[in-house]
Amino acid sequence: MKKRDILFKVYEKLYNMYGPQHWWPGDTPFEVIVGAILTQNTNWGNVEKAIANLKTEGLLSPEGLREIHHNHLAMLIRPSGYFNIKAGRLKHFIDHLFKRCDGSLKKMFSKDLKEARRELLEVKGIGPETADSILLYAGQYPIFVIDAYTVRIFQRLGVLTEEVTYHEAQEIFMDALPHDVAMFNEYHALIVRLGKEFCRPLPKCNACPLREEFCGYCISGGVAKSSRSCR
DNA sequence: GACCAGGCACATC
DNA sequence: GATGTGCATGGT
Repeated sequence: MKKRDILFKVYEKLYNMYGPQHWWPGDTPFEVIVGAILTQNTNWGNVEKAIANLKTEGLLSPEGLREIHHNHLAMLIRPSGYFNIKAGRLKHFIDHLFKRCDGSLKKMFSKDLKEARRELLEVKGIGPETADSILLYAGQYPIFVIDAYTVRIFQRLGVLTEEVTYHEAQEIFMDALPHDVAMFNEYHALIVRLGKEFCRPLPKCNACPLREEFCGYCISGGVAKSSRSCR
């Protein structure tokens, strides 16, 4: 099966299995951005607690996070882990937002995709995945987010190599799929949904729903029913 | 107790 | 440039 066909078929199968995921889980673009930073290498449930703390204190806004002291911010986001690091990262983003866009997300997202992405990547603590999550889910730009699940699943399906870089993986998805915000939104969310359930870092064979159909590869990393071994 | 979670920056070789 | 390590909480 061609890689391009696999990418389409996986999407179709996941959508039929799980339906729309209604991502990103957040009420406003600003909340999406804060969530994107807080969820770095962190379980989403912990992020929700941190965001709830910010909401309770009425600080979930550019102005709120600009005024709050680093230590107070770190305390509030403590449940999301790496709280000192992430407090700094939120502060760096806020500094950038006020310096470059007058504190206005509208202004930030009125730039073209390349420019907005380049500027986000200049912010210390915002790497490619966080930048792309912000662009897609807060800014509604057509860009495909690559995360650990995406890499792991599609390596095990034989679509991505072991050594693939973020940019290369992104190119493969974006060359194959239509540049459609709604589809990119849904596809990434579905990948996370599938990954959480079936695709652990260490092989642990449970009956992953994509085996059989895709050359016998098994995203759980265990041995598929057909004789071909999993990656 | 081990493993894992929707990464990133930095030191070291 | 590639490889390793620190950052940290909370759920299973």
